[in-house]
Amino acid sequence: MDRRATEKDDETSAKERPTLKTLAFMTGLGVTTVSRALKDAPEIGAETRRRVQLVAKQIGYRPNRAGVRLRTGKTNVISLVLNTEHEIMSFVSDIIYGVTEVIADTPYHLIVTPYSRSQDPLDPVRYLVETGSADGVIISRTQPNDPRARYMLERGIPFATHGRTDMGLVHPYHDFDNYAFAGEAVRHLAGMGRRRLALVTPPVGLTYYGHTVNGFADALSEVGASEVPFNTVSIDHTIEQIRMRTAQLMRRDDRPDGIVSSAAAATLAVVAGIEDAGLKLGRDVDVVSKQSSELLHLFRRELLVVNENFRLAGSELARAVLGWIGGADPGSLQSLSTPGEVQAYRG
Amino acid sequence: MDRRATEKDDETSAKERPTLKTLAFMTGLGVTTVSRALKDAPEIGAETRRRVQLVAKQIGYRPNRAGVRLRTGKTNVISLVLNTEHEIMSFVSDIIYGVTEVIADTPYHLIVTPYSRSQDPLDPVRYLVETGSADGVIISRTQPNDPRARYMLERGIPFATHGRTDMGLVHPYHDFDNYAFAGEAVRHLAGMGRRRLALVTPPVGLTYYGHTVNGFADALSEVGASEVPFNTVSIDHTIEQIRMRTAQLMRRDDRPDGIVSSAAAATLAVVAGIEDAGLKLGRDVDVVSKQSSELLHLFRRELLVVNENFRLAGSELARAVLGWIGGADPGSLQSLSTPGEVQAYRG
DNA sequence: TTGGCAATCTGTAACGTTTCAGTATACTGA
DNA sequence: TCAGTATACTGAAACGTTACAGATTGCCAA
Repeated sequence: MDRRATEKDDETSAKERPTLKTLAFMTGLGVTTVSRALKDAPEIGAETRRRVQLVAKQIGYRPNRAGVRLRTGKTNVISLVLNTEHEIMSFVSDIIYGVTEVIADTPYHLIVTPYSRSQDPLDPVRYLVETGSADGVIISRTQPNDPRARYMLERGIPFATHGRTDMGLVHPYHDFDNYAFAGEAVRHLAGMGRRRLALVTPPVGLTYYGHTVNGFADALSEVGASEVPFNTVSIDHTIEQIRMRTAQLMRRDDRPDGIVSSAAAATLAVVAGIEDAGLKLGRDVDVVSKQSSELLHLFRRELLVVNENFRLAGSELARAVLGWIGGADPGSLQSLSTPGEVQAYRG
Repeated sequence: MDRRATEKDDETSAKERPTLKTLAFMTGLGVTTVSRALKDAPEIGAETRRRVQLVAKQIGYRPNRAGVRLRTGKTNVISLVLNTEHEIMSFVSDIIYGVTEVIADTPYHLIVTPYSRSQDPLDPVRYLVETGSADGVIISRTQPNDPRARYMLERGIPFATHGRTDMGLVHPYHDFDNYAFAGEAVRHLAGMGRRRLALVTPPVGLTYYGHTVNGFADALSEVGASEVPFNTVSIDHTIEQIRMRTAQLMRRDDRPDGIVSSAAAATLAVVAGIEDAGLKLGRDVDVVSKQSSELLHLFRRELLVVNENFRLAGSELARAVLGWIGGADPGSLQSLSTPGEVQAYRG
């Protein structure tokens, strides 16, 4: 039993959210005109346009997302697809903050779409595309031959990858130059006289695993140092596993005198393992590690660090997706972040 | 120039996403009947209902969110409102994972709504409510007299707070028992013979600041220990500030021999400060700290820790909001997480 | 036979937006 | 004068869903 009038509704009810109809009534124009005036369509008179926009601003008109979405299919949503088990901790918050920073003054919302180890990583992406839940997607844990990227490219939905692919397909990405990182790390250790180096790799299968391994290997031969294989762990392993295996490694006769680590959390475990083996950081072995927040130097001042800025990554990824949505050339929306120098502790 | 037929559209186009109309055509029923059959309305014959649901499942029908939202106002969205500057790192990812875990098998999406230091914390909440962008909201950094909670209560939108309020108003929350934590920490330190204790507090103004301070004070008088005031920092301060001020504190004659810290990141800085002052953890001073991931024992094995599970918090908060949305009594959707025992390093 | 009623099913309208296909008016050029 | 056209505006329809107000059928009691 709705007792409200049907036509004059917008006039009387000050409490309801204003719609185009409200604006039309207030300005004495048609709904269509108001709609077009708000988006600066050329066939609307300049004065009318100003008038409508003024009134709209005054009464705080905001387009109804559901209406727009139903009519046009535009969701004004960016989805960040995350693995809820593997993603490194601070990684996630920083990326999210980076993304929100960029979309803050756009009509876009950020939705977080999770998937777990048990699932096919393609599942969440398929869901998003099939249900048309987002205008753009950001994925991480990118693989050289990434089915998700291929799928989205086929379906024509804008996306950006954190990390590069290697399929001969062009799409926006942001990546940290892990080849350069590993190289710098090796050169730095070599410069300190370290000669037998081990690498704690990224997860096997991800693109930057290859970049890191190659950067490591190339620099090794460049400086004439040798590699101590340490293939039993990657940064995806648990703290306990990394710690234990590092301890094993460090108890061997042919133990490394330098270690390069691809993630801060792993580095904590590596150092624990080193100390479990009765060795001392900075004396028996040096460690260069990536980190995304300035914590490692508090942990052990002997650690050597290279910073990776995930907040920046988030911003770049958001910019890339928005750019693609906006019609820019996907090939122009690729960026690579160069690592800074290896930093020792400064008093 | 759309050349497709108007009526038989659903019959021919196998590529389009199925709608109620598609189902209606396939089953030979009316759109209304299909709609009701899918939601188990009682006035639909049992067999029809089964038939419709079968076909719907077969062709992978999924209701169009925009259609539902436009018609009913239901968004199927939960919004997590985050401060992009203050929130502790791993905190955020864990909460998000906890939330997504719970909403995974519901139609809900999670959107992240950020706000920054410069803004009124009420802004994002007001935006969500005014635009009807979410069915439920989760907020953190809860204050005793929290305008956001008051606002949402007035507007009748379901929400849950991470942390309690103290306004005499009833609403769902999840909280960690910081009163108990601080008390346990003090008792543990006292049990080790520590007598002069300092507290690194939560941010002043948040509800759990009070809980922590009270737990600390009550336990102090219970065990007959004394407090060394350390009001110049809270866990919201920067690593550098905390480190410097801890060093200052520890150089004084009346320095504490025990410290209770409310967050892991702050603890790193505290320990650095202690060592800057030339003192040794475990000998000159003991530190009990909360942590949300098992890192502190890698950092210094002398540290004493109490775990706070943010993933659990996320799950509980999500459950609470969904419960309220589902019509449950808000008063029944409150939970308090009891801290475990203070843990020393175990081999 | 008829009226009443329960059980099932259905068409229409509406949510707020944009697109399509106009209409009305005034101005232009010949 | 008149057609032609540019300018400024408008109503109706459609996106997919649900609520409302029926419609149809069969059955039972009187």
